[in-house]
Amino acid sequence: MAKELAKAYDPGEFEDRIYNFWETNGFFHAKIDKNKKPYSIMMPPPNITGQLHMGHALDETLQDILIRFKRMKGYSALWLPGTDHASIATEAKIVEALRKEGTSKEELGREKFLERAWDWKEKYGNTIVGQLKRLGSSCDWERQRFTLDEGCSKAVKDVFVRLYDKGLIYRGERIINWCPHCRTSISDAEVVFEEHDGFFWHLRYPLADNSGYVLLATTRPETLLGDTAIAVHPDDERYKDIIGKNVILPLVGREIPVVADTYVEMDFGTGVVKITPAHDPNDFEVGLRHNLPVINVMDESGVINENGGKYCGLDRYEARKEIVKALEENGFLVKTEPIKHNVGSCYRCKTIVEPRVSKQWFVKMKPLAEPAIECVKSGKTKFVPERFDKIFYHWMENIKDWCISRQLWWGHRIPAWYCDDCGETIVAKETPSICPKCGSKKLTHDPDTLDTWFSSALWPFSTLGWPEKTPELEYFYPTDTLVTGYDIIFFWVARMIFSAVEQTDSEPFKTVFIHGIVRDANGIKMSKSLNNGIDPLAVIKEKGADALRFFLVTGNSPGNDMRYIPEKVDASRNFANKLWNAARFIHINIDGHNVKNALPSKLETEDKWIISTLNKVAKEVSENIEKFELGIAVQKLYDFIWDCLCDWYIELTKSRLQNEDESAQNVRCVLVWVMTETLKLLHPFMPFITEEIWQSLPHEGETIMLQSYPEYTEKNNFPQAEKQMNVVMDAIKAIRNRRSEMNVPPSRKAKIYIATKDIDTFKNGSIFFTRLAGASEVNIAENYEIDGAVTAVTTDAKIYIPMEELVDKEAELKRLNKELENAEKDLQFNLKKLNNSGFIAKAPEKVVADVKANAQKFAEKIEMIKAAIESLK
RNA sequence: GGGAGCAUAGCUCAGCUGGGAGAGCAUCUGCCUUACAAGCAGAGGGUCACAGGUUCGAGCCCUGUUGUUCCCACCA
Repeated sequence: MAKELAKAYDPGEFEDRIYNFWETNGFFHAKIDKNKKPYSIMMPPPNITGQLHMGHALDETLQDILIRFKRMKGYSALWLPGTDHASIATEAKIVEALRKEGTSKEELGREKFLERAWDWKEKYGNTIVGQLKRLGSSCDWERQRFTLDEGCSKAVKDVFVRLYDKGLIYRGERIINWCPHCRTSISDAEVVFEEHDGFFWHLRYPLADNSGYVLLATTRPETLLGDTAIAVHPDDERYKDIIGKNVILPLVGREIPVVADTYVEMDFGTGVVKITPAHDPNDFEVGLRHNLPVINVMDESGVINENGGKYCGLDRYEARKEIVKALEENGFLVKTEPIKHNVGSCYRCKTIVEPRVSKQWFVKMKPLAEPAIECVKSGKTKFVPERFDKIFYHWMENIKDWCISRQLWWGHRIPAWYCDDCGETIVAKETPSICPKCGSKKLTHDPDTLDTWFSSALWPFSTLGWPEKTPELEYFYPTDTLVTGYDIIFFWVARMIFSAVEQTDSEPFKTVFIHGIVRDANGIKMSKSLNNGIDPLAVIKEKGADALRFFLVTGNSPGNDMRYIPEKVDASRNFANKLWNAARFIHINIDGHNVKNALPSKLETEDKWIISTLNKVAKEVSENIEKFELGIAVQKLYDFIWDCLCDWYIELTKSRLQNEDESAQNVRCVLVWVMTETLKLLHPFMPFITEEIWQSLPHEGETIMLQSYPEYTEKNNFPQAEKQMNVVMDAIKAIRNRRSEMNVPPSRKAKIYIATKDIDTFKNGSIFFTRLAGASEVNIAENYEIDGAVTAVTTDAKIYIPMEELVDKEAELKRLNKELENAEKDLQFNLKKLNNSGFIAKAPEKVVADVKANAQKFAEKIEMIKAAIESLK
């Protein structure tokens, strides 16, 4: 039944094989099972344009750990995967490909373009899926979804129509962020602001009545082509008498009014602002208040249009140069001042965004924001770590309407039609055939598509069949945990929350588990342009997926960034290797011995110790995972496996394994059992190696991933054995320490004499001193009087190692006195507390008892050291 | 302008509800002790940024300061 375990740890040899084994057996599939509790995670859908990067690797690893854990805990655990059509990103790639072929999307036409896009999606859209598998992601591929598939599209239309009918979606001529490169509108969230070097051009606008001129400054002189007013503060004494007058727009010659508006800050610059309603969001508002005309002076590529007069046809920055030149030549330019200012650019292509008035579709946000805020305030949805709820609230409370229409073809087409005859707008799930108002059959479908995030906002429920009341929706929704980076809270998390609350009257998920980003070794964000990215697949190939996964959770805490440090991945790989070799040790000792994977009835102290320790670890690891403290959980497993199991327990078993008796057979069983339980505990973190080893050991069942996760049980709790082993291990450490200090090679064995009150404990463990502390003979009694011996003192024993030739009496005395000093300090520290009446009165009982016990221990230790000093003299 | 994070060993970071500070790597010493040299045994190394406060007790809680990173806003 058990498979053989290879000699050397070579993850490349088995990781793919194991993944195929899991997948072909359907172990990832989550069934609707009324006898089980559901647990669900919706995978943040990676873009179909995407390649797996370290950020994904982290995100997927965290999800896989949670889902594997819950699955083993007995939940019907659904991890639903999928991909996002990523409208802008994908369209840009295809447009670029067409450009290289010497054609364009306009030339191709909409229909052909979409065919092309779907072909592209079929060809490349699943690249990332294959990459996710390399990581070990245990998602339910049978339920894989795509934001543009039939079901999601249906949900999108449904939501659009619902919101429109409720008056929460409207179409209007508004100022929006326009990307001249992508040639589409983008939402506020898609604009990133960065500080740029720029100029402040101080200009003079002559008053129309020839009574002088007004000074103002601008960073964007080309927009003056669209100026329709200048504004001053109503209380500004300096400009009281020009309010209502007209000024002549330089170069253009148009007469525009001076308006008064409190938006203007008197203290800033000259206190006068030029107003360009078509190309500045604030100016747009001012324009509305004063009924100013809106003159759009740029086309969709950022080129000055016919409203720009002789500048028509110039790119906005060429126009800027020309206009500055002309202003200077005509005496309008007073001075040019270099400044740093923030400029917004498109988050996809980095092109500087042009605010522009155009007709777009919007979601009215205020009515949606309030219930979403309540959803988090009431605790229905919790952020981990908690501090992210503040960020969420702040964004939600200050949110503006969401521009959702995009002048793109790849995406969900807006379900709106316009009557060519009467202009009526028809919003419907199905294509209408006639205008309900005038009966005309000439209807034009809105050419625009929806923001990608409009469909991903519905992901938690659209993937389960909503708006149909499917059994899946009934069973798995609301989902349990959303795992994502803090960089995507606004784009996605917030929108999922308000969409779910509005559409399903429920929170989309109970917990949002937030992680940070993976930076390079120098703490710099990984990016294509810096070429400092680390390819997770290359790491997997070289060091194994388990090592990468383990690295990604080790020393990481929720919400915090981390760095990719190659040496740390090596450390994780070494850990896997350590585990592998421990398994090999077990094999060497059990193969051919017909060992059962069950604890024997007779357990030695060291057996009880490892079982009891493991029992505690199981309890704590579960608790840590439940609290999303994965870094802590993994650290405990690491320490248990390396220190307790490998460095101590396996060493402790070696003497017993030399014999062919019942004790040897018993210890074989304990080894197998402990290893198996350990593998289960580690499985969510390192799925491949744990499966490979588990398969090689005596086991029942098909796969480790469907075994139940170890739980704390009182019958495996052996506090007495733990205490006894700790006493013995302390003594062994003390002896090793003394030998090392005196440069005694391990080959040089020596008799030891242990003076202790706890004779039984030491008798029980005496064999370990032979193997682990270089003892040739172990003597135990309450007291010894030995001259010329090296001594090691613990809180429980005084150990003599007669090695007269090595003893430098002087040095030994010095060392003992030093140790005495330390022990006295320790005693004082504890006594000080005990003498503090506040401490006795207010500290918890257990703490007081511990301090008392410590004081006692140190007092005894002092006595033993003193005796050692005496005997040396 | 508003908000948040971080500051702990040489480096990178943990430290869960407050009970005398930990890991990995690096450094030093000794070991091929037949699972593992990707290893074993040992050692050195920290006024937990600074200043106050709360508490019997503070790396942890509160206030302030400094440094640093990020997010939001976008005064033309």
